[in-house]
Amino acid sequence: MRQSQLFTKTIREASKDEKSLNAQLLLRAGFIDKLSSGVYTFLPLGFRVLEKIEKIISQEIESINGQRILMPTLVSKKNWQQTGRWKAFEELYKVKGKGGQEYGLGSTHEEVIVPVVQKYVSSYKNLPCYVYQIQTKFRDEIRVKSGILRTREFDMKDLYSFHKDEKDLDKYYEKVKKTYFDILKRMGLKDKTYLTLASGGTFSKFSHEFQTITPAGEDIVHICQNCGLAVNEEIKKDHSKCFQCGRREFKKEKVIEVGNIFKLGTKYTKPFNFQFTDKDGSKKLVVMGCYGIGLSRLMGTIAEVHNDKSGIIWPKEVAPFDAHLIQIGNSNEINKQTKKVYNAFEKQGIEVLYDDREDKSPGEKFADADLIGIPLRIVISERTLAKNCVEIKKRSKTKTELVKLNLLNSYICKNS
RNA sequence: CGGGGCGUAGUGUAACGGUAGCACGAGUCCUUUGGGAGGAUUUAGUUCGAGUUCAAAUCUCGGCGCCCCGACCA
Repeated sequence: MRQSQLFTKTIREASKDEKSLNAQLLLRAGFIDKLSSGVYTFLPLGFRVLEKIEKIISQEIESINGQRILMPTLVSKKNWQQTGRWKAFEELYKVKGKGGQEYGLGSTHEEVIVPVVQKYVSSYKNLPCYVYQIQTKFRDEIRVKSGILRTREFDMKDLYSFHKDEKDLDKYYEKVKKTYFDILKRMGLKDKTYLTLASGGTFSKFSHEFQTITPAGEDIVHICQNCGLAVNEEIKKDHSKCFQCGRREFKKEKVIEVGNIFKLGTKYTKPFNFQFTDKDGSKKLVVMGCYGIGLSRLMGTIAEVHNDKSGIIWPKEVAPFDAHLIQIGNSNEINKQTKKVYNAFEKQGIEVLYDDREDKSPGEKFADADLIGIPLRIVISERTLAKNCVEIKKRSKTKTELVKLNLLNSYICKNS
C-alpha cells in the first residue's frame, strides 16, 4: 500500500485524555481512534493487526478441531432468563425492539450456543463437539480503563466444548491450554505470560487465566520463585505457601488477563436440560467448557509490551505490514527503482507499506516508521543507489545493512 | 458505584476577574530531501447552562464529556 493513499496520519503529540501507553502509541500512530470512553474505531493499520491476530487464533483453534460459526449480537431476554443472567449479569446491555421485545447484547454466548448445539447433539456418538466464533462483544463496564485493554465493545474469540463426561473435558481443556500458549507465542507474548490459578466461581474450585506481565495490568499475581506457579492475588490472600511446592518466596507482578479457560461442567447445560443418550441408553447432562481470548485486548497488550521510546515494535506475525519501504528523494531514477522494488514485493505477496510521500522530509519518514513499528525498514535513496543497494534495518535493532538490489528478494525471503 | 483530577483552534500549551497568545498541524507560493527542513502568507478556539460582577477562559452551582485510583469483573 502506498502511504500517500493512507487516509490516516501520525500525530506528534499524544492526546492528553489518554494516559495509558497502548492508547498513546496506537492513537499517535493511527491504529485506532476513540469515539467515546471505552469505544474505539480500528483504522486501516489497526484493522490489519486485528486481522492478523484473528488469522492466528482461527488457525490454532481449528488445529484442535474448533468449528467456526457466527452467533447473533441480539440475544433474546428469554435465553438470559433461562440461566438467571438477565438479572445477575450486571454488565449486560439491554435493548428494546419496536414491538417491546427485549434483548441483551451479546457479552458471552453460553445462552446461544447451548440451545444451538442441543438441536443437533443427542447421542454420545455426537460428542465431543467444539464450536467457536470471533465476534464483537458488548459489556456495560462500570469503569473502562487503559486504552483498549478494557472497553465496552471489543472483539473476542469464544470457544465452547461439549463432552460426555468430566474426563473428556479435562483432556480437551489441557489441549486448549497448550494451544493458547502456541497462540501467545506467535504474538510475541509467551515469555511474559503466566498461566495462573484464579477463582473458579460457583462451579469449580479454580479457573485458569493467561496473564501477561505489564505495568498496565489490572490484576496482581504471585509467582512462586521456586516452581514458577502463578496465583492470582484474589485467591492467594490467606496463603503464605505455594499451592504446588509449598515454598514461600513469591514475586508480585501486575498483569493483564489475555485469555481465560473455564470448566463449566453442567452449569449451562442444566438450565436448558441439554442431555444426551449414553451408550447404555441412559440420559446424561452434557459437560461443557468455555475458552475466551480478547483480540483487541491482545492487540493493546502487544503494544504495551513491545515498544521503545520511538514507538511500537510489532512482532512479525501481527505486524500490519511485512516491510516499510521508504523512498528518499524524487529523482526519476529513485522513483523508478523504488517502484520496481515495490511492484516486485506486491507480486510475491509480501505486504509492503510504501512511503512514497513527496512532501515529507527523511527525518519525518523515519520517525513515522519507528512509531508505526513495521518489523523491516527498507530505504532507497540516491546514496544507496550509488552502490546499487538498498538499506535494511530491523525495527528491533539499531544497525543497518546494505543489500544489493538484485539480492533483495532472496534476503527478504530468508528474513520473513 | 465511592474518591480524585481535567475540559482553551485539528493537537499540545499559555493568559492577575480587564485586548484570548504561542507551537505543531492544515491551505497557498517559493526553496529544500539521510533523523520530525527554511521563508512568506492564510486558517481556526474558551464544553454547555445558570449565577456573581461594570467586566468571566478565570469565581460559584448544575449538566455533559474525558482521564486516574479503588470496588466490581459471567
